[in-house]
Amino acid sequence: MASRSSRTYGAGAELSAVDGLAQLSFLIHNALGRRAAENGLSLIQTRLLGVLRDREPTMNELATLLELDKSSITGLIDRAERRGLVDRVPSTRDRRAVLVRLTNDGRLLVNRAAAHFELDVARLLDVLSSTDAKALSRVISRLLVAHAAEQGIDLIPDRVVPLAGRDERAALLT
Amino acid sequence: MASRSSRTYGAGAELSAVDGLAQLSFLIHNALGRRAAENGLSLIQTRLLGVLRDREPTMNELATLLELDKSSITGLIDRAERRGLVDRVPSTRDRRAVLVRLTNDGRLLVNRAAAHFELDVARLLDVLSSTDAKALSRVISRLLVAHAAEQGIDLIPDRVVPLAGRDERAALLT
DNA sequence: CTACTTTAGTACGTGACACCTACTAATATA
DNA sequence: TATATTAGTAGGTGTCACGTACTAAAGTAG
Repeated sequence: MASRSSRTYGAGAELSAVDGLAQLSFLIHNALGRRAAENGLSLIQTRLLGVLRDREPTMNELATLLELDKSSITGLIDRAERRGLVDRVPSTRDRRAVLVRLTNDGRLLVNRAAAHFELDVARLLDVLSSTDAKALSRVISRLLVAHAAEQGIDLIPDRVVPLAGRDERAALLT
Repeated sequence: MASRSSRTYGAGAELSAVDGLAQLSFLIHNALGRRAAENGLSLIQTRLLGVLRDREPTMNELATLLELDKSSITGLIDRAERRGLVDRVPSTRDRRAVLVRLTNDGRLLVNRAAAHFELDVARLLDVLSSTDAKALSRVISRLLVAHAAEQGIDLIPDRVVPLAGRDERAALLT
């Protein structure tokens, strides 16, 4: 993943920001995918369940949240529902709409996968000094917050009514 | 992507390392996927072509590099070869093996997608101060290098003979 | 209150992926 | 030389993502 022809990778080598971010992204993605697979989930399903940990969105809102076509959501929810991980609940406010809700089984599963994933991240950060780890968290936070603000509602869909008291940590996979 | 029910996102909010890394990873992944799609490529194909920018690996080495089953590589290369992006070249050292080589078309395409992606990263980093951006690059580099070293050859396959003089920057998508 | 338009969701067909299990051919090893 | 290992492919299955076409419900214009 980190090889380069015209450069060696001694302890002092430094990757460009582009390379570093791309490789880091694959690393995290693979870790997440591996944990998902260990729990019998695909990555997108894990992300779906993660999103549902603190929301009860309509199919359409899910499409927005996951950046997928609404027709993709139908199949995704079909499979998750067939496995008893989510429920389809008819909306009372709009009889066209369908709300998607995590079942207890689904919640257990996503919590387990998330806990495993947290171990991966902890192990990954373990190679860093405490100072570096803190700096990484801090700078990434700044980046994400600034980016979210720049995109407006894109990353923080506050029109989706949050459900209070569902889970302590919920943003993990959204 | 960055919403949370029980917490607000004021300018001072800080995400946990886990949340931050997961969200950052999705952000980068989506940017890469979007640029890939703009150039008529899937994300995995882009990654494949990126890997091939400075290597001429066997099918089997590709499976290791991309962390895919070797049977998945067959189809991946089939489709890329059908589109004229890569060539299958019989190996002279091992008559069982097949080397995969980027065609000129493939190189043009991946270079274009990579250039676009670099713009995304640059724009993303633009919200950071120069100090923060440098810190981010540095810490991510340390993390990846340490992780690669920990995994042994996993991330730095030096048994793959590098091809000199192919491209200046090549590690982007590996 | 009727027509028209928009919106939510599904059904269906297509293609890309990714895996597993054979299987063939070539290589390595006993 | 006989056996085991390795490289790659073929074929089957399931997931996922998209586009198009369709139904039902809501919203809007007159």
